[in-house]
Amino acid sequence: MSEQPSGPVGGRVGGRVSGQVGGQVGGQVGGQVGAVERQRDAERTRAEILDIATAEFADQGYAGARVDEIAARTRTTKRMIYYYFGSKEGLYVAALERAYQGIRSLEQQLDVDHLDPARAMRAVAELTFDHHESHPAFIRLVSIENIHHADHLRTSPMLPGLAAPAVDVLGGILERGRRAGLFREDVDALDVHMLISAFCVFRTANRHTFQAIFERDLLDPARRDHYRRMLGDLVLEYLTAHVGRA
Amino acid sequence: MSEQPSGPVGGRVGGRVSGQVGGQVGGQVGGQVGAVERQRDAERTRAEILDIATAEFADQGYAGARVDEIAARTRTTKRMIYYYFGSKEGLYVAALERAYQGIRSLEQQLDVDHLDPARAMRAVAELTFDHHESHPAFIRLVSIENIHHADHLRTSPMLPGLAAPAVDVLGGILERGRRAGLFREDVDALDVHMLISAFCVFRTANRHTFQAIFERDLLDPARRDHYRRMLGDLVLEYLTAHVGRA
DNA sequence: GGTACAAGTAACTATCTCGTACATAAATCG
DNA sequence: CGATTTATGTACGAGATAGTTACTTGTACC
Repeated sequence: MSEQPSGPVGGRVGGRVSGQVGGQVGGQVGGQVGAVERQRDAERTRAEILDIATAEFADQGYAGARVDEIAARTRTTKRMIYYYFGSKEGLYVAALERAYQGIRSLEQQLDVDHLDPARAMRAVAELTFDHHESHPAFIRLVSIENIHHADHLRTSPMLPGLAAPAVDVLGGILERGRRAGLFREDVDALDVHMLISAFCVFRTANRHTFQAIFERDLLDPARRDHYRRMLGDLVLEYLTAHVGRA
Repeated sequence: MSEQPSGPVGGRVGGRVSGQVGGQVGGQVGGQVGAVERQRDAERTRAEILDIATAEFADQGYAGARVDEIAARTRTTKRMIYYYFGSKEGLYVAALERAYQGIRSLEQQLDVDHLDPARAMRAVAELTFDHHESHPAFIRLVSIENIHHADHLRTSPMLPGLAAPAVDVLGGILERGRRAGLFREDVDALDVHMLISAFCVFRTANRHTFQAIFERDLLDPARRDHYRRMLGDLVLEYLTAHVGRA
């Protein structure tokens, strides 16, 4: 039933958006002096909902997050969440996909062909490190998605595009390094990606229990450079060890 | 009121087992050996609840887990959960603490003093690896606890005892290795522990998203030895690299 | 300026979920 | 053996919570 306002649930807001609204709020003559400043800015409303939802899901888990709470924190209402995203699950998936988009675009823009294999490898490791450092909510969302067996990610249309960037870049570097006789042969690109991710993810995902037990904050800025270098050393020492022998 | 149990005949037969009346048990001589396996066994009931709860929390998250569902999966009832654990939170904390007890006792029983530093280090890494491999629910519970900022762990009376075992063992090995001129100086025991944990935790905690994206199961038994060796190599190559130079 | 429609509001509901009052049966003890 | 303690079961309710609906308000386009 339900006429269902045929809202933009499915995907992006249809081209509509009345792009010419131009400037932000202010400009609008509108005549209404009112502080109402209500405007038709679908994109912005959508983005704001996603921001809050990301934070809320990351902080409370999927089941723990409350739609009412998310709505309350935005400048819009619950009705709009359902208008744009259809359901709590739809909202969660949208937040998750946006998070993955971030790292994907990051990897794609990486160009390390001009660096020698060792430097290139370190560059990839450090770029990953920096991204994780600056996007903690992404890591936390991934943790949550794992708790739910990646069921949502599996049905995402963006899934097929996620693997290539990371693997391609690392695979290329590995290949060059091996040809130069620098890198060991018994690991592939996915193994290296796993290693780098594991190190970076742990700092964020297990920060709290680690700090509670050992009284050391893995994200303390004062220790940041230490860990950054540690990761680079780690990967390189491992890859360049015993080459030709084993 | 209503149906007035009127004897054990009332509801289900299966789990009942109340004394001798329950069909199947009847044969046995009154209250004698065997037969009546589960009458009043507090310890066993408690343990069973904890087992189910651990699995359920690990699988659904704290908020996602349902007390009714946990109760339904045990052979007892929800009333017993509240009888023994007081609340959903109490149950969760009990499960979490029991999980930590496992790894703690493991670390304590480790004796590597008779091994040279390199072998000792590898032994620790592999022991951790094996424990993580065989206790996935523990890792998942820790992930969940991190989502909730380790708030429960922080209030646990067992918290103060969790740090020492891991740090002491690793610290001792590191010290010996340095004296022997084998290990680098710019990392401490906690860093090494972090590295080992990160590697082991990732395989379990991020198994599902990793598999969804890259189509590789990190826990595939066929790859188990590869990762086990990789971890050992990783730690040792890193620790023994550039000693004396850098 | 008028109208179609998007944006926003708020109250509502069906359902779920934690927790508990009440009841009982087995062990323990005097 | 009867009384007390310990353990177990049953039924239900108070409060949340996801999702809906009827309705209002503002905007954009003609």
